[in-house]
Amino acid sequence: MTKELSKIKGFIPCCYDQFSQAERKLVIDISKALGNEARLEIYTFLLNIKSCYTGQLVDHLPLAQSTISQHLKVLQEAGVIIGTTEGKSTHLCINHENMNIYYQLLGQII
Amino acid sequence: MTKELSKIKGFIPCCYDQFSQAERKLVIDISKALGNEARLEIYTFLLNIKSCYTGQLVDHLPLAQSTISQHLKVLQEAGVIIGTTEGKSTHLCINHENMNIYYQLLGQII
DNA sequence: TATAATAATCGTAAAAATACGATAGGAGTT
DNA sequence: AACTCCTATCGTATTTTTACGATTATTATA
Repeated sequence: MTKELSKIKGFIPCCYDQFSQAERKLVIDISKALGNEARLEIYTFLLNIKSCYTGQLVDHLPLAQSTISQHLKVLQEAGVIIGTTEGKSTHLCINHENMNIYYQLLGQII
Repeated sequence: MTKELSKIKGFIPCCYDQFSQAERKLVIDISKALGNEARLEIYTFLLNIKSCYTGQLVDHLPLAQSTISQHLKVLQEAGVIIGTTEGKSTHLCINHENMNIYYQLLGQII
């Protein structure tokens, strides 16, 4: 879809009943972020080892460093993970607060 | 990603610890299906009115009939909804059984 | 200061997703 | 049988996603 539905005249999404615009965006963004093999792998890897540096993911995954960096950006922008610069490396961990919100919102529509 | 990670030599996904191949596919497919504005809208619409026919969605959404049909196919193939042919129309409802499995699997990684 | 290490970003190619109109097919109706 | 209704599918254009190598930027080290 080129334009967002919400911007199309006359469109009144029924899920306004349940979600605010922001909540809906959160659900869509995080779902999209997790709906990819490499990113789900990054997520579960991170979950298992609690936290890590980008380099560890580059070692773990059969993907180029630039590709992994791109996936990390998607995960961060969706609010799935948090990246913190520590010296010359980046420390990564799961954004548990956001993931809990996501899970709670999803619970409303299951 | 062109090839699936699991098919790449030397790749050992850490989430094998938690999920079977099938479970992982379910999580990815349903996440991907819900990670789209139009499809989330279809899903929540369906949730609110319990069930409907395709035509109601075509009336509700500002998208072409063919586009909606395509989205419905994605939702069905992901196991999010169930479509049943009834005469000349298609009856749609949520695949609650699958969605519960999805939510339960997701709960393991939140 | 030069060098090495780490990760982000740029440019780009290829694949997948998304959208549409047109058409096809099957079920009901006249 | 001809026609209408409803939905799926086809063909295709456009956009987005995904992947890579090369480069850049920043920090740490020699």
